[in-house]
Amino acid sequence: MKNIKPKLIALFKEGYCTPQIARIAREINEPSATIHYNIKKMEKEDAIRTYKAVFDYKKIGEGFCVYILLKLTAEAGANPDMIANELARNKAIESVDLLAGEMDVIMKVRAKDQDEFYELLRSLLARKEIERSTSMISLRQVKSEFVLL
Amino acid sequence: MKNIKPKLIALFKEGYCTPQIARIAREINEPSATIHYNIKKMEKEDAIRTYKAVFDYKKIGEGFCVYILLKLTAEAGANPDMIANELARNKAIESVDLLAGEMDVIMKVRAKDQDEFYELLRSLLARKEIERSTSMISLRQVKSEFVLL
DNA sequence: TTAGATAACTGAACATTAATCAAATCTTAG
DNA sequence: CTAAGATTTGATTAATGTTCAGTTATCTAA
Repeated sequence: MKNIKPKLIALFKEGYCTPQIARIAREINEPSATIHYNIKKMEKEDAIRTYKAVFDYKKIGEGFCVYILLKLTAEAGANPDMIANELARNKAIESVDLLAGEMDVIMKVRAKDQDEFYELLRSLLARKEIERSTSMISLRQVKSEFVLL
Repeated sequence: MKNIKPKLIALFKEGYCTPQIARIAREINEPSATIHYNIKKMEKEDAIRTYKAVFDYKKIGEGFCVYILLKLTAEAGANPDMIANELARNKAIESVDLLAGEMDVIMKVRAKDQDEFYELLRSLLARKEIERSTSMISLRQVKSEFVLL
């Protein structure tokens, strides 16, 4: 047994998919060469970043989902981009945004369960630039990445 | 001019993409029939929900991104699923989660600009089940849908 | 308004890829 | 050990994406 599944999950999280030109052409009743032309144009303009899979995260062992708000120290808060970029590299983090208002950063993280989340949180909050944080645990994911679950 | 672009955006937000089996096979050095078998298995198990595009949302006129927290009334809070499902139907809403703790719902919405967001917010908050809300405006989207921006 | 230039569209030929299938191999439970 | 089921794989077939040249539409400047 080759255990292909985790490799597929890793690849599909960020890409390795492609548009179904023929199906779209049928759906909106246009020639497939026209669809092809328009898609390539959007790709060239960088309006499309990638094509990827959306998972049932429970079924791939990432069912525990939490939103974390961060308040940075005064110094770090003046230049939050660097910290945000470093956080964003973490594979468990689905999204990172810099915020206006009371808190500086919001991120959405996925883990297997509470225990795995706790370890993740500990490692994330180990940075000295973080003054405090609040976690909001998702009890039910109704929609994610524009897809109803 | 046929204005295909908005149709493509609508289709790509939720699907109309497919895995690149041959490319994955090359990447991880396995026969493409094996990759095909494993992907179909994951699809059958419903571990994969869909294949979709990720956009540079600024470039498709959805650059204004906000997280909204909702506190429901006591009655509605006892059964928040129905309200969450209704909210999730809105095309401008990227994600909806039910929360543990102080607030009941968090959602991520995308609009063209502040004006469009204001109209959206007004329509969303018109529901009598919502006791109060807080909006957190994203100043910079560092990562979204597992994709670095 | 018009001519020229550029962008968008499209059918047809071609290249690549996905899907299928049958045989071989591996895994598991009794 | 053995039988049943799951996984892997090469080879064939079906379907799809890509290219290109010719057409049509749109835009720009005189």
